[in-house]
Amino acid sequence: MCDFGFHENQLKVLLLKWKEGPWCLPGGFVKHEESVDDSAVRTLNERTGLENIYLQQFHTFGDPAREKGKKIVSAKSWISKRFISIGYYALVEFSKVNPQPDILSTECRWWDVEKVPALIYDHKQIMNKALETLRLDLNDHPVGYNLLPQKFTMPELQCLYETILGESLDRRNFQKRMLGLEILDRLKERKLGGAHKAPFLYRFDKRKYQKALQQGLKSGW
Amino acid sequence: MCDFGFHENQLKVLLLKWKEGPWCLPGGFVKHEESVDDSAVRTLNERTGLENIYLQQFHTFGDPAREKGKKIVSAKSWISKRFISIGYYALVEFSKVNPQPDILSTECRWWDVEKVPALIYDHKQIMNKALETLRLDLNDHPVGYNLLPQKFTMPELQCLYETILGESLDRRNFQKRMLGLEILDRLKERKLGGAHKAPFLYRFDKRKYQKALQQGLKSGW
DNA sequence: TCAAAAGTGTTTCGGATACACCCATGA
DNA sequence: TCATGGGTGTATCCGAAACACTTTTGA
Repeated sequence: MCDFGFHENQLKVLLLKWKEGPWCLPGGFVKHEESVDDSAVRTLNERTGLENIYLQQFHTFGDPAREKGKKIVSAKSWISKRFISIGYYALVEFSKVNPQPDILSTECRWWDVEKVPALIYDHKQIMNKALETLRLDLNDHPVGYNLLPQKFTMPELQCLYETILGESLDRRNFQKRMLGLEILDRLKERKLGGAHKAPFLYRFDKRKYQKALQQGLKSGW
Repeated sequence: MCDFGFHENQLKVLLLKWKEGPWCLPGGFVKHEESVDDSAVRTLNERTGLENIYLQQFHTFGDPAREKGKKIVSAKSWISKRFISIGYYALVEFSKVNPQPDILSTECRWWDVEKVPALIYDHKQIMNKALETLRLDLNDHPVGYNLLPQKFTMPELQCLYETILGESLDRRNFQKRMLGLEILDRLKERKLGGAHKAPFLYRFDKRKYQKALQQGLKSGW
């Protein structure tokens, strides 16, 4: 599971630390009577307290060799068995998350995507695949509802896109495209406190946003 | 597993028939020391005799409820347990396939995608998801190497695309785009025996084709 | 000699990109 | 008053889509 958040103009990912061990992506086990999707929702909720989050399955990893070095526990332990990981990524509102370590781990916290430490097994590759999928999904799905606070400015939204894509975008063209999606409401307020001209605040039209999420966007973004 | 073939201008899918039961998508079990990808390759090979096939993982299905009606065997049988299916689709050359039923089934044959019968459990949805993924992959990956004979004409290639996409395309624009990909070699021969002007034969430049498969295509197709 | 299929080139249009000017604010 | 960031409008370009004419072939 790859939980992405956005804070201080940086894309963040939530990592767990094994007791005495390295960092890893959070995970969980699918219960016997539980659907895989439900399991993802449940473990995300246990870890962050959040509900109704955008969760996207992106790939299933099932090479036994990927767990090489798995000698942390004795060979007799159930945990030494072979696992298959079904990768999901989540987009969550950073400020609403209260990271909770699970039973197996001692620490749970956000890391800057650019600065994640060495991860266990193939978790780095899993994270990269999640990022890659997120970037592709950006082509035909709106992003932001789950990553930004309710009210936000156009430059903030642009920064989010630039951070995910890893490239800078033209300010004016970006605004045109975003408004063209017709999923944003411009509020009458402006964001005060900045050092310069006060930018407008926007918020997503939840209904239109959800519709766009499901149907996909006709033209990119 | 969803094996697609192309024959007589129709997209085909390979189905198995349970003993005394309904039709279903072919599948297999992942061995303990085997990677999930290898398992897909192995079962495809056992079923069709083919190697080096384009195989693409598209989604993992894990809702226990999807197997409702699973009362074909006694509740004590291992097969009555809960399964998770990792979906792969394959593109294979129709004429090279010699369909082999597996141990659990009595029949294995091609069906026209438009005319598949009722399938077991959620296999119809799985097939639809495979088709949907194939259509999307068409946007940035070349298709045809594994679905057409070595030598083929431009109208045949176009027909393949039209069949997968379910819409008709402009003959002239299609040719321009295809040649623009620079993965086709035009042969000096023409296809004879037709009732009209003899079309050129083409074949894929295997190296360039593979490169395009891995890197993706810059502009659509 | 005619209908049907195939080969090739030109025009047109729309969305994306590049770009310029004015406004508001705090230092 | 000026540097910085924000709001808006216009020109341009390129690739996709639309489209027309000629050639070949068997009937």
